[in-house]
Amino acid sequence: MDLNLRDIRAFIAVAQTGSFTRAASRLHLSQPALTVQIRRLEETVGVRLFDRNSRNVALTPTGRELLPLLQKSLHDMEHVLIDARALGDGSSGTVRIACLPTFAASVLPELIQQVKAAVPRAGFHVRDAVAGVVETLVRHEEVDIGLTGGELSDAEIDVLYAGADQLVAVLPAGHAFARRKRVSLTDLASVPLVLTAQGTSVRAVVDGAFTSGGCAPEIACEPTYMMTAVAMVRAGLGVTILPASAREVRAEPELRVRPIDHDAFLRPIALIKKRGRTLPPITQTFVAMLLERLAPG
Amino acid sequence: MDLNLRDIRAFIAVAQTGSFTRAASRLHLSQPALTVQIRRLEETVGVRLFDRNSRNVALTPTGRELLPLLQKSLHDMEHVLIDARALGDGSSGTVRIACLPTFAASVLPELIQQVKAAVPRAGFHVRDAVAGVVETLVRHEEVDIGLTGGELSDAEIDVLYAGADQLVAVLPAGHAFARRKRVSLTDLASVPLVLTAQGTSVRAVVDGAFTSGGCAPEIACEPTYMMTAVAMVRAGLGVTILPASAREVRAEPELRVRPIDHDAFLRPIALIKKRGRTLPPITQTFVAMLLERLAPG
DNA sequence: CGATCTTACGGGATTCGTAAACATA
DNA sequence: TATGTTTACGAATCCCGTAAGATCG
Repeated sequence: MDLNLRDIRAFIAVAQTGSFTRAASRLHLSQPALTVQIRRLEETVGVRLFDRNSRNVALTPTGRELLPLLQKSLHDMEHVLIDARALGDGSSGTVRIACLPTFAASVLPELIQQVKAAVPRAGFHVRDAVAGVVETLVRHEEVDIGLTGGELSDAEIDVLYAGADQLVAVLPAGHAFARRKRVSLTDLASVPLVLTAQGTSVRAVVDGAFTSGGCAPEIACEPTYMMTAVAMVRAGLGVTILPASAREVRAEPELRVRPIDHDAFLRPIALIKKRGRTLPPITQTFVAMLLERLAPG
Repeated sequence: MDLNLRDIRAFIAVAQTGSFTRAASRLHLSQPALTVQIRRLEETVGVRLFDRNSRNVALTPTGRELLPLLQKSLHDMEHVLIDARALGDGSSGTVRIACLPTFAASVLPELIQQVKAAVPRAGFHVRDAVAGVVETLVRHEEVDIGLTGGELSDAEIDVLYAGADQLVAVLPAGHAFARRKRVSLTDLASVPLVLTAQGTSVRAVVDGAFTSGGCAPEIACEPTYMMTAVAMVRAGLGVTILPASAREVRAEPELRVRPIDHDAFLRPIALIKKRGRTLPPITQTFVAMLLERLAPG
């Protein structure tokens, strides 16, 4: 009673070749086996599909009517299978990722280009969000992986990679710190600072470092976006503290970047996924290439 | 390597119920068998479709992407099967028939109404043509059955029914013959006749009858269409000879119909199909109902 | 009589169900 | 521990190929 794709393929082959023998050889099948398949199909459908004698094979009117319908159905089905196989071997698919704006503007675009060059049919769905939101998106499975900051140990989250991003001081070319190789915590406590808003992972690290160091920063400005912070620094409003990878400070001739001489100025970063969830093959290769960048070798 | 509809149904059932056990009972299958089906499907596609542990079953991103595609393909395929079954049991389909204009305007419309009442989803493809063309259409399989006139014995044609149509004289109410019950061959030879054109089956019979009777008709007019012949008769141009079933003469108060007292004035009619061709089930029931009318009992 | 479809039958692969093992909340 | 999935295995079924039979041109 169950319709079988093989029987449909047999029907189409016989209809196209007009012969059981030729169709059988096309299907790499013995001719009697083909007879049985056609008969079975005719029985399940309850209608004679071919008028045949030992000399000629011809579609019945019903068969002629059914042929294009079955051809289309079979074609669609096979196309879905091809699509599915492409998803399965990672030659197509969509990488769904949430990441911090810093990465969304720095490593991620370059990596996407790299992946697209290797896998032309790869698609991307990128969300940029602050650390807490990234984690939520992963937990709710709105994305498959997240590149986020902050330490997290959650039973529902797998950490595929944990590392840290060096924080650096960003200052105008004419600033007093520009003549030094490095700056210290007390240096930073002595000048006005432009710090990103509460709730960002960078701000959490900076606040923690000052607290444990026993001193308080002088906050000149609390912008939400890094781009704003950079503009404020360029305008001489103060010094800001950003991840070394921040795209915003590159190719800015009026700015200087100096490492901070303090162990606490490391922003932890993590590549995460939901525990127990299989990543799509395309995403697995994406992760592999991302890890190659984050931790080469 | 062959995609199986059963596995697709299994995939959809598990995706919808979120449980192997519930899906198995819906599919009337043991639960282990379902596990095997899903694993087989995952192997043929080459991708994990469900993330599952002993407690939870959830679609992978790839599975979620594939689900609607496979649902649609399966639905289409099953719909085609339903259509095919409907064709197979005669509850739908198209009756392709060619017939003489006489029948196309008389028995056929009534029969079509009758069949449509019995089989609402029946469709019709009707060609009206003179006898020779009807036979050609059947031979070329442009129609499945033909209702035609004339005797034919052809190896390629099966005669499903053979009968004859009485020919009658049609004349104006004021004509001299109107006072008689019947007319004879010599009567017809004595008055101007309106005869349908050469090539029609009626004309062939009339010509044959006059020839064998040893007399010649006086032809006043040779219209192609019966409707024209009737109009000519109504105008007093002469008497015409038509099949008794001709629709054109019914409900014409100014005309009279008289039987012709001569055995040769019978037009043979035949219901034919191409030899070796199976008729669609809907057409078989149509034929049965037609025969019931042509030869009741 | 020759080419082609159909039927018959034995072997092999597929698939099912039962039972036991395994895993996780 | 209890629920639910996976593994193992024997039995039934399905399906193919070979060989013999039937049929039409």
